[in-house]
Amino acid sequence: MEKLKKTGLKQTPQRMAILNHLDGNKSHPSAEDIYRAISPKFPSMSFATVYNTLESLKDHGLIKELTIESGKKRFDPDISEHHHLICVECKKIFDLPHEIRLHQKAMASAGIMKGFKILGTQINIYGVCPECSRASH
Amino acid sequence: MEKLKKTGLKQTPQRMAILNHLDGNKSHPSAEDIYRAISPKFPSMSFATVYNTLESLKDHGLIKELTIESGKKRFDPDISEHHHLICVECKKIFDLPHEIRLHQKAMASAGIMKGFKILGTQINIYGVCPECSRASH
DNA sequence: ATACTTAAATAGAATTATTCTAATTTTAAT
DNA sequence: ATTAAAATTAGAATAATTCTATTTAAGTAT
Repeated sequence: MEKLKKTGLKQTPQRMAILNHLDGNKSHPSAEDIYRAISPKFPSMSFATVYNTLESLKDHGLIKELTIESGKKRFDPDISEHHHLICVECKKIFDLPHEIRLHQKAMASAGIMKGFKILGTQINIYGVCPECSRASH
Repeated sequence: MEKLKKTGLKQTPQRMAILNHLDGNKSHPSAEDIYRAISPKFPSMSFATVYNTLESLKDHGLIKELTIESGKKRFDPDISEHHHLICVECKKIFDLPHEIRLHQKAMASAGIMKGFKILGTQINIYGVCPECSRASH
C-alpha cells in the first residue's frame, strides 16, 4: 500500500481500507460491493467517500473504471492491459489475457483517429457462460 | 421500415417513429435523446414506451445497445461490426471501421472462452478529441 | 507537542436514468 | 365487428450516482 504515498493523496483509514479491499481483487466490484465489504469496519463511512475515493484512485492511475454494464460502474485494481468476458445472464466478469491486438496503425491511417489523444481502450465481449447455457436449456 | 414486419412486432406509430428516427442516425442517441426528438409528434408518448421499444428492437436485432458511458444507455442502428472512439470530455462518439481484428483463436486456445456462447463484442477507445485537446490547452 | 491549513469524510438531499405496475388503448387476426 | 394479445400510458418506485454544506482529520509548520 505504498502506492498511495506516491500519489500525494492523504492516507486516511477509509482510503486504505478501500485500496486494501481492491488489492488483488478479481471480482470487478461496484461501488456498492465495496461499500458493503468495508462498512462493517467503518460503520460511519459514507457512500460519497467510496465514490470520491474511487474517483481519485482512478485519477491517480491506481485503479481502472470499467464500463461494462450501463447503469453501474465497476472497478478493477488490475491496471494492466487486459479485456473482459461478461456473461449477460449471471453478470460474472472474466479477465481475458491481452492477446487481442489493436491494429492502431491501420485505424490511424483511416484518418479518423488523427489528433485523438488515446487514454485507454476497453474490449468487452458479451456472451453466455457455460454454466448459464446449461441452466437455461 | 419493412424491417419491423419481419420481426413480428406490431406496427405502432410510436415504434415506427422511433425506428425512423434511428434509421441512418450516427449520433448514438440515448433514450432521452430519442424521447426528446420524437415527443413533439407524440406528446402523449411515455418514456416507458421508448425504453420498451428500444428493448424489443434490440431483442430483434434491429439496433444495438452500446455500453460506453456507465449511467446511460446509448443505441446504434448500425448493427454492422464496428467500434467506437469516445471523447471523454465532449462525449462525442465516433464510429471506427472494423479494422480491429480479434485473435479469437488465440484466446480460445487459452481455454478461458471455452463453452462461452459469444453474443457480441464492444470495443471502446477513450480519449480526447482534437477539438477538446485544443480547447483545454 | 500544538496549531494551522487544506484535503477528506460525513449525512442527507438532489439528480439522473431506468424499471415497474396497473389500467387503458390499439393492433392485427378472425 | 369481435376479440385476444400486445403495446401504450401515467406515474410511482428503484437504483446509482452526484452534490452541498458542514465537520473532522491528515500532514505540515511552529
